[in-house]
Amino acid sequence: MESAFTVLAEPSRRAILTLLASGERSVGDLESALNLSQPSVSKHLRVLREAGFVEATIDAQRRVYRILPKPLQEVDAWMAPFRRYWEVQVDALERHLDRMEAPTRAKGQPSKQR
Amino acid sequence: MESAFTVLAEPSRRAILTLLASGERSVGDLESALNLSQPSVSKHLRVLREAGFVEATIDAQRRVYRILPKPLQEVDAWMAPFRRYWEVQVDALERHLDRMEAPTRAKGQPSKQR
DNA sequence: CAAGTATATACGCAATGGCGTATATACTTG
DNA sequence: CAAGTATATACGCCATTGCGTATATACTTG
Repeated sequence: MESAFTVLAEPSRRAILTLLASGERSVGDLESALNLSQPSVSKHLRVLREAGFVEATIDAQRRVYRILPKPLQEVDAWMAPFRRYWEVQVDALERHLDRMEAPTRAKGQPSKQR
Repeated sequence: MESAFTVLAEPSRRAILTLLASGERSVGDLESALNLSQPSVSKHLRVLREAGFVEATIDAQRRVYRILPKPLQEVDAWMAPFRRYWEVQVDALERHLDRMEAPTRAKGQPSKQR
């Protein structure tokens, strides 16, 4: 069984989900919106389907896909412990997290390495 | 450059982040908490560091790692368009998703893309 | 400066996974 | 039932990536 995160790691699959976020789409719709072959789209949809991210209903030869909330909701839940790092009043919290410093960080790019 | 999602796809890296969510840890701390060889831990930390998830400060031979918010925050932002699928009233909404535009928004930030 | 401690890097291996081409399945219409 | 349309699956290829072992680097202490 695949982790929701593994499924989301793939850019095309995120693109599919983003497209579906605004409404149902058939495989063909997705195929032309993304720049992928039809089999690739179907394969990604299979992965998404088996992981519970989407479901399809049959309309003649078409399969119309739509979002299902659960796995994304689980991802959202996983993130909960981290939200305190950016959800305001962090100033106060930050000092007590474990006595970190680094209050002034420029907003530029994060460090590259070392 | 690695997507934040790609970085999070790895279970050990998520475990590292979860450990760090409650406070700083040295490499050795992480090594014994997870069940991994020290080099593996270091390698994961390198990936996390280069993607901006964590930073380290030097304490003698130790490297003490801690969470940085930005990439997780970006993931959080990516999820915004999907929240309406589970944030209540979805019953009514769901039927009309195709042409809806989410008239009421919660406190989130505007969606990003990419 | 040698020995010890803590972390990082190099390397080779095996598994995973994405892609496209070719083909199968399923449904519709004449 | 043949032809057309829409989607799914099979297959082979190549790149990526995670792991452990071995080794290098860096700092500390006697």
